[in-house]
Amino acid sequence: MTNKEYANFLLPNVEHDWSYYEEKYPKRDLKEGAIVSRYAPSPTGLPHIGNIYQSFISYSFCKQTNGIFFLRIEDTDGKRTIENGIQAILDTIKPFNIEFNEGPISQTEAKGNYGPYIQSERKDIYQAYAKKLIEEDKAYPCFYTQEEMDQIREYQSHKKQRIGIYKKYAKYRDLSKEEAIEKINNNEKYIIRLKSPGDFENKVILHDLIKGDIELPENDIDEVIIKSDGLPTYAFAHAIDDHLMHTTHVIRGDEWVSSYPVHEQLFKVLGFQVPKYAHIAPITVKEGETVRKLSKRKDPEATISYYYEKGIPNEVIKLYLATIVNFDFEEWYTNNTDKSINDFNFEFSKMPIGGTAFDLEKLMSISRTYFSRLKNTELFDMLDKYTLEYDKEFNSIINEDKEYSLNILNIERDVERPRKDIASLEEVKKYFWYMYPSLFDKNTEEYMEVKKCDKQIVLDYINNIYDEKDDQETWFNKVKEYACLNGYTSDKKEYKENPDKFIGMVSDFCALLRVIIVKKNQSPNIYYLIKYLGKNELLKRIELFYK
RNA sequence: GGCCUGUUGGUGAAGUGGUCUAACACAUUGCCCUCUCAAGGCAACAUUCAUGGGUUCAAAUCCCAUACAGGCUACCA
Repeated sequence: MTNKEYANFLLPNVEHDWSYYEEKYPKRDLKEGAIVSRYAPSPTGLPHIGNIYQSFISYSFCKQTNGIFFLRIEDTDGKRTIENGIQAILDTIKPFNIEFNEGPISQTEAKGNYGPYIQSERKDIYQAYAKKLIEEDKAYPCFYTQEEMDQIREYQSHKKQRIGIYKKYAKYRDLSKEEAIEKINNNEKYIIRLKSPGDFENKVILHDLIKGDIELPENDIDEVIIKSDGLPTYAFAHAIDDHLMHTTHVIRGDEWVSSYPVHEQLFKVLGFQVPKYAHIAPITVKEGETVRKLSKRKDPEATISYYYEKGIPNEVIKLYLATIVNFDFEEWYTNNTDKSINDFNFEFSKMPIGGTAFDLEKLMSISRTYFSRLKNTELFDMLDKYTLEYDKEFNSIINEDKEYSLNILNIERDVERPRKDIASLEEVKKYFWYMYPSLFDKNTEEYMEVKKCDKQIVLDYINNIYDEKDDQETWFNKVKEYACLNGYTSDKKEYKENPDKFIGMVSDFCALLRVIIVKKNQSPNIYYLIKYLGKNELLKRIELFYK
């Protein structure tokens, strides 16, 4: 029996020869320096911040070099795959404006000439290459049962040896074809293992784009390449897919660093060019003394829905992630307010080597800056969409008089240094509820402590002094003058010397007006509050306050 | 057990042998500005870079050891 016949016997019903695929997926016609990379998740659930981080990084590098960014679904572990997992990935990633040039576009459809992009649909391709290795005597069937494997592992760990199938443990490595055929005819189950040409004493160097050179022992373990279900293991699929899809840069989590020797060996054994590697350190969370990866289950702020519910835009999340990706992004962004994230040139060498702790406070600070830069119309549109989903009552209130709402949102916004108090759409109501009489009437909060004066003084101010046509300066001068005539002073020194002679400072009069209007001692400039609320509403609130 | 990686303030982090009594940002505190708050401006906050040795005229930066933390060590990705 020839090697070719043997390969056919071990992996029957494979339609094409490996060379067919080499022709089918020609080299990509791209400019020098263009990065071809991918986001390659397992469809095991909703992507979270860490997944967005990874895809954002890969996307950015491809985009800025006019390369190709594609999505590949790694579903060779059937047990973990969930229903509609692909759609969940697509639906989560897309709103971040992270776009794939190729890959699945729905649960069932895909675009691009290098597909299929779902590993479970590529079984034939992997087997074609596995047959190539068998023909070349670089792979072999292995007949260990699960129990035998467990015994070997137990023995090795007991003897403090490296765990795996190598040297004397590779019992089936040199089995003759005839013996193997006999076993198979006896119905013995088998998998395909690589006949590793490596030597553990030798070193291989991973030239990692982020972490620098890392020296690792060469792989000498006969790794499984085709599992008993006929599907490939991660390493084998990785080598074949990234070769056939012409990936130039493998950008992935750094938990893969130590399996690099296996991957490199596979590329070489298959006669493929080894791509460049960039291993990303994870986003972490500190839990007491220990550090762990950000987790969907343990950290609510890791899920994307957390931000949707609060009304924190995807753009803000991306801005925060960008500050992690390259430390100098933040400074660049504050100095280039007219530019967008995509204009920044990210570099691998500026990425963090160790893990980065997730900092929600920092993210919120970025969010405040983000909201402060929006135009009132933009904010309104976002708020409209947000409240339609999460606060229908507030949604109808802000839409009752859109012009009015726009005016309110514009208070101290359309200026050189806008206010920075809104960190999320959820907070808008908290900052502006008192500007809507219907919400004010319903509000049951207590008034905050404030120095009071006679009710009549306040009423007279509104009725006789206040003029809605005044600009801010005139308005304040009048307030000052009126207050001073009615028991207040603008002279700090004088007030300190004779505090009993006055009701308070002019600022106390303003504070009183503020509390009457908003119940709290914090709000934007009261000039605008009075102007938009109008005299009548104010008189109403004065009555309420002195009741 | 073996192999790999990391360890700079309350936090993220810059730093690759002298300009480091350590940039920048978030947080905190104080002052100024302001009707108040927010913003903004100014200032304070590590004499020290996990610990211990070594190399050097000189070390956060190079070397060694130790400790701690993380990753990998599957027919999981």
